[in-house]
Amino acid sequence: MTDTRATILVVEDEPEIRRFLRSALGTEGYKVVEAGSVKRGAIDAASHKPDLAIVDLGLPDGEGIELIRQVRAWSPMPLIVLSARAGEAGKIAALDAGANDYVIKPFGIGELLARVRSALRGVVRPSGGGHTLKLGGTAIDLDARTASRDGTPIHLTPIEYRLLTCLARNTGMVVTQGQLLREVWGPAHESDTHYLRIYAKQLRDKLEPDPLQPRYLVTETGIGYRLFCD
Amino acid sequence: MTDTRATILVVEDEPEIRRFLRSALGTEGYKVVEAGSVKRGAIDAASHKPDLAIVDLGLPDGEGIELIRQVRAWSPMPLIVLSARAGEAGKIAALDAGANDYVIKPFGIGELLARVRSALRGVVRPSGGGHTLKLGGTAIDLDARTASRDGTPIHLTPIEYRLLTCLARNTGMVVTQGQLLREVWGPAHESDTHYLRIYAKQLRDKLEPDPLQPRYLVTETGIGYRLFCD
DNA sequence: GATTGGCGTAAAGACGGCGTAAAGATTTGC
DNA sequence: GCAAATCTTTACGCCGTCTTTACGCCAATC
Repeated sequence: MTDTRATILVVEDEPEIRRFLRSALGTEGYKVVEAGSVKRGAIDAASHKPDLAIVDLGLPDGEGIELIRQVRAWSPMPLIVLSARAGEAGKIAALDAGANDYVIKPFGIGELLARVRSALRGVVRPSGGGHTLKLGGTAIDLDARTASRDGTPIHLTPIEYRLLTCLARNTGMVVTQGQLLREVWGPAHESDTHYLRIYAKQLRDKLEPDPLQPRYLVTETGIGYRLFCD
Repeated sequence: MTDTRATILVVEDEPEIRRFLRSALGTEGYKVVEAGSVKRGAIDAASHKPDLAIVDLGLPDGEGIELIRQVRAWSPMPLIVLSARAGEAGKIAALDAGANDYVIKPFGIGELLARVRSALRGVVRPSGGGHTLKLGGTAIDLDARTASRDGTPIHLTPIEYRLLTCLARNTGMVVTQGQLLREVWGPAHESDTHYLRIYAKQLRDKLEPDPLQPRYLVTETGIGYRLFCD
């Protein structure tokens, strides 16, 4: 599990910091991929499948936190957030969205590298299997972000994916409403439980053989939801 | 899991911070184990096998970093370091010794809890073991929040489940009515003992082989109830 | 042997959570 | 800039769960 040639994705718009990171990470032996926006970051994360990503929160085309949610919907890769904001609320939001660490700018490069090493440690490189679910006639590939039913592809919206992966990570176990809301919509919507009901129905309509009698996406009244698979 | 009673080991010598952490982690639903020294910390980590440990660096009988090395030698559990020192060298040393995160005192409790959630996320809890009860033909998995009788699943309502776990935590021992009422319904209903009779019956109907002659959920007249298991 | 308190049992009512639908607001893609 | 897709908001009916209420039983007490 040596990380000699681990690939790291850097999502940062300020050229100066980008150069700084590229040089520092490069001399440490990492392969560096760079992106300057949320959109590019999402694409590069999917295409390069890096072993770790460093994400700035203040990006030109949106909040980095949105990128975190997107990536978390299909990958468990370590995510380190870089931010100029030291406020606690921002930290909590980023961490609950799926970030593994939160570093405040300005940061010491030594510390950042140590946090990278720490995050990379114990990461099992993509071994290939395991990330496909089978629910009766429907199959879901969490890596490729695709789903199909009896061969014909099904389209899932971003939120539907996030909710599904959040449930799929704990197959067979109850995931509480608070957990789901925090991870999918962020801590601010922790009490908007009606979102869950709406998207649970949408997922059931798309995935369940008989949406009126759910077999795979089961609700635990007063607690949360639970996903079964064959 | 997410969210079913993860155990957290707190290694900290200052009583004030300890109390603070115990209360904060407790209300979040975590089970808390405490230690005040490196030596006790190492022992408790080995014996309780917590899902995560929060370690202070300045301990009376040595550096917390030593404890980190010891634990890392045999366990991949998440380790969060607490420290009053903000120096970069210390951070790097702790992280490279095996820590997953480094939080500087004074810290916001919200941030710490978010970092705990983040570290706990994706941790596969050693299932099996002590978190399943066997009552004759019925099996109860406290982690997955499921119960089954001769293979067929049984549905438990939230209150039924809370009552059951409350009893299961003290298997073989009497739990007083006051305790049960306080933990399940809250302190306001401490004298509504008839609730207990109603839900005791419901549990018996669902779990006991012969509900008319309870073998596992036994009432201790005037005191409370007691749960046996095989 | 009557009485009292604690427990078991049953059933009806109240409440809240859940599913469902549809319209409005926002974002995305062309 | 427009159209489509997606997300959010709002509303309502149903059903499960919880609470309330009532009554029968047993054991202990007097």
